[in-house]
Parts: sequence; C-alpha cells; structure tokens
Amino acid sequence: MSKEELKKVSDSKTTKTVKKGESLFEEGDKLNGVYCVRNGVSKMSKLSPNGKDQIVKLATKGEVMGQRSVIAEEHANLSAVAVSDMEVCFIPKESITSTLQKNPNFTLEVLRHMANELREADDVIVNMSQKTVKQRIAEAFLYLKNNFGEDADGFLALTLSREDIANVVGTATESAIRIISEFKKNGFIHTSGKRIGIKDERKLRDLVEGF
Amino acid sequence: MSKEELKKVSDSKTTKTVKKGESLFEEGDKLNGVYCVRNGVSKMSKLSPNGKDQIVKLATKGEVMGQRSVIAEEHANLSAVAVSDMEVCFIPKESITSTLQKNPNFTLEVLRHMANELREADDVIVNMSQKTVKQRIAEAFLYLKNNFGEDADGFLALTLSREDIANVVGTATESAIRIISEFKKNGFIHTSGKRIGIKDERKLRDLVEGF
DNA sequence: TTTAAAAACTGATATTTATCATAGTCTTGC
DNA sequence: GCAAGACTATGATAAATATCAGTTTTTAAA
Repeated sequence: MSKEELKKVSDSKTTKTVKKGESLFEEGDKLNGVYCVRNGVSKMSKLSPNGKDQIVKLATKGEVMGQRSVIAEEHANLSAVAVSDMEVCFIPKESITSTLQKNPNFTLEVLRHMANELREADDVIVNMSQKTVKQRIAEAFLYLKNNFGEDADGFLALTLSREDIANVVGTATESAIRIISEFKKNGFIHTSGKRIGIKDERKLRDLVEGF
Repeated sequence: MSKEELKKVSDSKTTKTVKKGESLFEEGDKLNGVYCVRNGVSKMSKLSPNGKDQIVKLATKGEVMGQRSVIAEEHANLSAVAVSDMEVCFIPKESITSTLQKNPNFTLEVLRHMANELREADDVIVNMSQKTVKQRIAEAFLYLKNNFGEDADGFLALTLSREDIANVVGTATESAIRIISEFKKNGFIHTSGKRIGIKDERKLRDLVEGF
C-alpha cells in the first residue's frame, strides 16, 4: 500500500469500544464498512434453523471482520458479537472498494488472505464432519491455548462460556459440560469456575489424533 | 481481461480427458497450475485422520480447481477425483500469477469469486454441525437436482455411489443407505440400482427446514 | 456368458449425543 | 449483603449414529 493510500485509510478510520456481549453486526445486516480488531475477541456465528448458534470463527487482534460481505457486495452472512471487551476500528466500505480499484497489490494481498481463510474453512468442515465431539472439544482447547495463550495462573487467557464452547464445536451445552467434566476427571485439564487450564497437552493431542 | 491476455491464457491451455475414478491431483501435491472443468464432475475431498474421506465440494463445468492453492502458494489441501468422465483444461501457474500481477480487474474478479466460495464454506460448516444426517442427505439430493438436473427418466443426472453420498454429508455409508431406504419407503424418492430420483421435493424441503 | 469383485443392502448391537429435569453455584445490580 | 437470574453441573432417558457381520444385487472384466 502506498503512503497516501495508507493515510487515506487511516484518516477514514474511527475507533470504537465494544463491551463483552455487545454485537458489532448481525447476520443479514447491510454493512457499510469493515471492522478491524485492535483488542479483544469477537465470535462470528450463524443461527441455524433449529435455533442454535454455530460459531464459525473467533476474530482477534489484527483480524478484519465483514470484509467478505463488503467484497462480495452481500449482506452479512454471520453475526459478530464480542466475547470480551473490545476495541475495534471501522473502515468505511468506500475506502475499501476504492483501494481495491486503485491498488492491485492490496487486492492481491487480500486475495491471498482470503485463500487462507478458505483453506481454514475447508479444514473446519472436515473436522466437524469427521471428528467426535470429544475430539473437537480437545482441539478447541488446544486452539485457544495456541491463539490466545494462558494467563499467569495457567488458565486459558480467553474464557468462553460453556455455551460458547458448545457452539464452537457444534454440540449441546450439556454435552460439552459433560466432556469438560470428564477431561477434568482424566487430568487433561483443571478448572476454576468457568476458567479452564490445560494440564496435559499431550493427552489432548493424542485424543484429537484418535487414540 | 484484455484480448491479448485472454489469448495468452488460451494459448497456454491444454485440454485433457479424465476418466471416472481417476485423480487430477492429491492432497499435498504441489500444483503447477489450475484445472478448469469443461465437462463432467469432480469431487474435492480430504482424508480425515480416521481414514474417511470428506467431500468438501463438487466441481462442475465452468469451475476452477486448484486456484486456492496456487494463489496461496501452498500444496493442495484437497484431492480432486473425477466422479464422472471429464474434460478439463490445464492452465499453468505462471499464466495465472502473471495475469494476477498485470490485470487488476482479473484479480478483483477472482477475489469476488473466492469471497463467494468462503460464504458457501461457512454455510457448509453450519449445516454439518447443526443438522441431522437425515437433513443433510435430503439437502444433498436437492442440491444435486438444482445443480446437475435430472435425466429423461426423472433420475438425478449426477449419480454418486452410496459411499460418495455418505462422504458428502459426513456419515457412515451404512447410515446413508439406511436413510435412503427410509426416504424411498416414505415416498420422498425412488431408486433404480444406484440411481436416485426425487419424487416429493416439498417433503424433502420440509425435512431440511426441520419438520 | 460367466464369474469374480465391488457395491448395495439389512439386521443386531454398541456407542455417541441430545433432551429433559433438576439441583447447585456463581454473579451482579440494588 | 442479598436476592434474582444466569450459568454450571449431573442424572435419567431417549434418540441418533456407528460398527460389525453377513446377504443380495450390480457391475465389469475375462
């Protein structure tokens, strides 16, 4: 991106604070821009006909939300709700589309990025359809550790509600809770209230691989 | 795309015939180009750790396979195997990358296309994790009818093996067969050998919506 | 055409997961 | 500090799905 373009985008940016639980946009909304995450985490989910919310992706610092819809010129396909307090900046649609028109390198960059998102999505499809709930939950914990780290007490830095965990792996909340209890009993994890810490990463990894 | 570019791509194209069951490329292969489908259908699938193949996408006439990997400069994430006799043309990687460099409109076009693929993938994730096997099979039949049509005898024009159907919806082959038998008993479909015809689209649709 | 292999099918059973009911435990706002 | 509501937890049971074992049908090659 050239300097003047960077400046233009930067100028059109507005920063905004979003509290945990608040929504950035809803499935079906017409987005007039994209949100980039400066801090905190947002879940991107879609309501299924049976009334359950499937979390498709967790967006964190440095990630952009809504760009797919803006590029495809469609209404939002997913909802974005903060799972922790957030700071986001908003970039208006016009700013994006004009840069896409004028800066081929930027477009190529976005294209490469989207190619990666697509691979990730394909992998999620395979995981969802071929792994057991137990494996998916183990995988989710490893993912949370790798992507958000641990706090000083050895708990996962990002604490999700049991319901959110269930919605990430696509299962009933009670089933998720049961498996969490089982993991705890087996010594794979330890918990304190809703917080979860990984105790035996190796065992979790084995479980994911099918042992 | 300008005329000379179109010509260049056209010149570098080679047409190839692929028989049903033959593979175009395998997961992990380094692709030195993309394949566009002129005729026939290919399944794009990925092997899961438990040894089952998950079909992520069916590519048909006009669709391009391998572009994601070429753009991301990664090895193939999926395998492509013909499910019917095919005619494909091959476009070498260099031809793609150079056009991406030189023709911003082409890049933007590809980007928009990939944005759509990403939405489709997100929708598949939601379907896979929130719908029952019965619903997913019903949906698959409707999809096959919409995308490939029916033959003169009222059967789905694209005939997949029971195993492939199972691998599309992510279930065991026996489970898929059982549900197909049930649909037949209920009068939703009729079959002849491995061929399947839709008899009551409305009922299938209701089932997908959750009735 | 025959025949061997592959695919489709069915039954019995085990396993996984969802659902419903209920009880305990944290928050959080007043 | 405490009451109300939300979240977590657990048991009992039902429903969905997988697995294994075998039979029948279809396909395709010799």
